[in-house]
This record gives sequence, C-alpha cells and structure tokens, in this order.
Amino acid sequence: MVNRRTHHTSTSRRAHARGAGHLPAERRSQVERRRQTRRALLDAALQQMDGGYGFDSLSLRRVARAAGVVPTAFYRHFDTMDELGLALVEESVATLRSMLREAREGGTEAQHLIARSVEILVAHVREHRRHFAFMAHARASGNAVLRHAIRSETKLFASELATDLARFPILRDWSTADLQMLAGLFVDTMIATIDAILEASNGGAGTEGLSPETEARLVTQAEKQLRIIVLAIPHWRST
Amino acid sequence: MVNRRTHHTSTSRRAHARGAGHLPAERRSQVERRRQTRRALLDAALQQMDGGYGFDSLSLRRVARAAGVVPTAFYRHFDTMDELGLALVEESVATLRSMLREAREGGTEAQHLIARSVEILVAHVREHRRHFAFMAHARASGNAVLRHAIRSETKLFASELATDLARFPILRDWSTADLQMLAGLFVDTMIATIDAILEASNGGAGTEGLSPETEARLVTQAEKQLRIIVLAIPHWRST
DNA sequence: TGTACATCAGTGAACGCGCGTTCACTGATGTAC
DNA sequence: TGTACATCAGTGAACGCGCGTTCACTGATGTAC
Repeated sequence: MVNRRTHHTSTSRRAHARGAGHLPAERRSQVERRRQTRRALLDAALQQMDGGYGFDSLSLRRVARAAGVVPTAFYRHFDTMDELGLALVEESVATLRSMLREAREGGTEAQHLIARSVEILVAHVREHRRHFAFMAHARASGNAVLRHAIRSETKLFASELATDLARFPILRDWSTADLQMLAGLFVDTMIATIDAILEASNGGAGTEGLSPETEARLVTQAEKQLRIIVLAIPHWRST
Repeated sequence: MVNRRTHHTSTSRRAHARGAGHLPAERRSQVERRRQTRRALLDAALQQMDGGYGFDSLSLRRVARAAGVVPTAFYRHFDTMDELGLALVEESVATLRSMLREAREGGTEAQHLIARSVEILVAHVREHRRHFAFMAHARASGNAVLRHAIRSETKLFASELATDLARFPILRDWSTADLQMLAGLFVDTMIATIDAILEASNGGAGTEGLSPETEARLVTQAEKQLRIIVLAIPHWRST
C-alpha cells in the first residue's frame, strides 16, 4: 500500500496561486496578505452575484474559487457565508450613508433639491452598482439574517431622513408619525427607482449597461414622482 | 449474485402513499388524480416557501416530498422547477386581477376610494398570503425567468391602473406619460405596503400572524401615503 | 546581525449529503370488441 | 355485460456532481534571544 498523501512538486502549487493566492515573491506582510484575501472574497461574492443572481445562490466554494483561494481558506476570514453577507451589508450601508451626507450638503430649495437628490442617487447606484444590486436582492431574499439586517437599516435610513425633513419650515408643525410617513414615501419611491435602474442595466438585451435614454426616462419619472409628493405638502393637515 | 431489483411487498408501497400519492381505494379517474397531484405540487411549493424563504431555495426533491410524491413523478407535471414557478406566477397574477376588479366596483369619491382600496389590498394579502409572499420574493430573486415574468406583469398592472385613472375628470387632461408616472407611484406604494405586511406577519416574534395593532398602523400609513399623493393631483401641471 | 522557534494564512485530500435526472418498472384506469 | 389490451401516473434504484466541513499539512512571516 502506497502513501495515501501524495507529495506534489512545489511548481504545481505555484501554478495554482491566483488572485489573492500565495505569492511569496511579493513579500507582503501577514496582515496585508490577510486583508487582501478578505477583500478578494468580498469582491468575488459581489462579482458572482453580478449576473442578477442573489446572495442565496452563492456557494462558499464558488466564492473561494472566484477569489483564487482554496475553499478551506474561507474559514480564516468568515465562519459562515452569512457573516460574509453581513460584511457586505455593512459596506453597502456605508455607501447609503455617504449618499445621504452628500445630499445634505447644498441648498434646500425644493425644485433643485429634487433634481440634485435624484442625480446623487443615480450616480451612487452607477458607482456602487454591485452593492446596490446585492441589497436589492437580499432585501427580499430567503436569507432571514440578511433580510432583517437590510430592513432595519432601511428603517434607520428613513428615520434619519425624517429628521432632516423636520428642519424644513413648512414641515415644522408636522407630527412625528406624519414625518415618518412622508420619509417612508420618499424612501419607497427611491427604492423603486433603484430597482428600476438595476433591472434596466441588468436585463438590457446584451448591452450590459444602462442606455442614456433609459436612464433619462427613469430620472424624469423619479423627479416627477418626488415633485408630486412635494406639491402635496402645503396642503396636508398633520394630526 | 442476487437480483439487483428487490421485490417489495405491496403493503410497503401502500405505507408510502401520502397526500397526492397513490390511493387505489378511492377510485379516482386518471385525470382527477393527475389534477390533484399537480395541485399538491403547487401547494407544496407555496408551503415550503412559507417560512420566508424564496423560490430559489426550493428543490425539486423537497417539493415532491412535501407533495407526498416521488421525485420522478414531478416530471409528469412540469419539465423544470421554472415551469412550476411560472404556473405560480399565473395563479398570483389572477389574484392581482381579481383585486383590481373588486376595487373597480364601487364609488369613485377619493377619500372612500383610498380607504376601500387599502382594505381590499390588505384583505387580499391576508387571503392569499402565500401567493403574495411568493411574488414579493421572486420579484427580486435570482431566477431571471420568474423575475422578468413578475416585472412585466407589474408593469401591465400599472398600465391598467393608468387607464382607470384616465377616467377621473380631474385627470382628463394629463399626458399619458404623467398618468403612467402617477400609476407607478401608486403601485410602488402598494408594493411597499405589501412588503411591510408580509415582513410584519413573517418576522413577528413567534406569533406567526399579523397583530391587529401592527396591521392598523400599516393601514393608516398606507392610507396617508395614498392621500398625500391624491392631494397633489389638483396642483400638478401636466406637460 | 544571526539563529531557532512560533505563528498562522493558505493547502489539498477526504467525508457524507442532497441534488437533478435517467431508466425500466408496476398496476389501476380507460377502451375496443 | 365480460375480456383482452393500451395508456399513463406514479415508483424506486441508480448515477454523477457540487456542496459545506474536517483534518493534518506546509512554508513564509514574525519574534525572542
């Protein structure tokens, strides 16, 4: 009976080194190597979801493979796929926060505010398409952990928006509940816009990207929808 | 060498007969038996998705098992899981249509119309919770076939609503694009409400159902959101 | 600066499992005479 | 009405595959002296 564990040559091992794999020639520090592999796993997960497939359809092995790493190396960074998913939620939420921050800087005149907000939204979705697509899917996915994480972040986001809205003179006398209602309406409309953008840029027949015409149409529609809500504000009698 | 294929007793086969399984005592016709198994497969799929898990996480074997049928029997009814999914989309769409039809019967005075519409929506979601949950998940799922099927049905639904809206005197002079925009806003708000109801009735801590308080809160919020949109209508200048 | 040892990120073989799909089959229902 | 044959919904064994997870390992990086 021969030795069960085969002794491979070192060259065969080198041949497997790809992406975040083991590249001794580079002389990276251990912590840097670790950081890069973690990043590669997160990016691989986002990349694998790119075709419009959700987090649920990922497998640990596919993510590891796409990251250029052996499946077992995954466990050096995350205990489960859920933990990787939560890390992606954190990154995505950071993107949302930066969006809200950017929207806060600038004038408060309604007409410009709407156009600017939609512009910022579209720019962010384009810039961080994978993160938004991840959230759009995971929001309604089968994974309860991710779904709840994203839902609660969405509620938090709406609450922060309500606080911002409270600063407008015309909304000063609205009840908290009505401000939340209004913020919810804005957020729901934004989410619908995000969905529409993502659908148009994924589902497009082979074009892979969002055509300028389609984008313009979606921007116009979103602006109109926000504007019609704003139009109603002076006529609302808050309880 | 013994015969590879074991010859089981007929009693052991009977013991396996469950649900839509083979029940010779009943003397059903072949077509009736076929119809019942198909129904059992569809119901089993809906049931398996009940815990908040989406269509993507179903497997053919699990569905067949839950339907009380052997995996291979599945193929007598559907070529693939996708086909079963499309059958569920058809059923769900029929539900939506009946909802719209019900909403059309009755007065057109705005205030009552909103309350009635929300009431009908909530009643339908409660009555057909599994179908709505299926659509809410599949809308954003990884399965491109189902996603597109549901998206296009949603657009059709919004178009029909736009046609209904065109009959209101106050909307008579609105452009088609603006009517579509308005219908889209209503539909997006309804979808958000449906999502909120489903989330509250699944995510509730062990209660399994939607508490009357939560439902009342969601109904109030939805009514307010629709009302604020309606409030804006007289002030909109359509292009 | 040089040496001996510790750490630990990534490796590769192995496992048991549920999956979709194939195939030849069984036996009740349906039909032709 | 009775018999012989056809139909076909559902069966059960088998297959190859990708999965998550375990384990002992390798070898470069890091550290104590």
